[in-house]
Amino acid sequence: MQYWLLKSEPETFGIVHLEKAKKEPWTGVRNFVARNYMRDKMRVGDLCLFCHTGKLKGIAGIAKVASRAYPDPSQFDKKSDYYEPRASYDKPYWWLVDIAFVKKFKKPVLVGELKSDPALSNMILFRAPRLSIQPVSEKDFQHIMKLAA
DNA sequence: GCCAACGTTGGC
DNA sequence: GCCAACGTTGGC
Repeated sequence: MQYWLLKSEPETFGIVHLEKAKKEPWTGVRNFVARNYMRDKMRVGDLCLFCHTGKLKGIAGIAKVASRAYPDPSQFDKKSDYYEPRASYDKPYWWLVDIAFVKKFKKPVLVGELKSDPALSNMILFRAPRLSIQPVSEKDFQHIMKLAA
């Protein structure tokens, strides 16, 4: 079992959207590192910190991986912003997993809080703030769960 | 709001 | 295959 952090713009698709949808294909990821994590490393049941971006950047809740990786359908859609001319059905270029809602924190744990916490100094988020999918250690995950409680 | 850093694309 | 150019993100 592995832990992850997923970033998402709350205006576009925040924790409340996921709560309503219950399950959502994590479409539109166009970064190779993030793609490889989904395609090669994510397993059903892995837990994810759901991180809102923007001004109130913070962990808004918990989600879980709900499928193994499959080709992101938007890469085949010519009308989509995510269309990928290099992709074919035989050789997909971009992959995704389904993400399911687990819980919404009463109050988000702001990234500023995480940054000032010495226990979390090793988080990848601080070294790679732009990476939209990244692994989180079990220790850091549990620590953040406590901060949210 | 500016700008540095990063990831990706495309020209050679 | 390298690297310059570009677009985007996020820190300050």
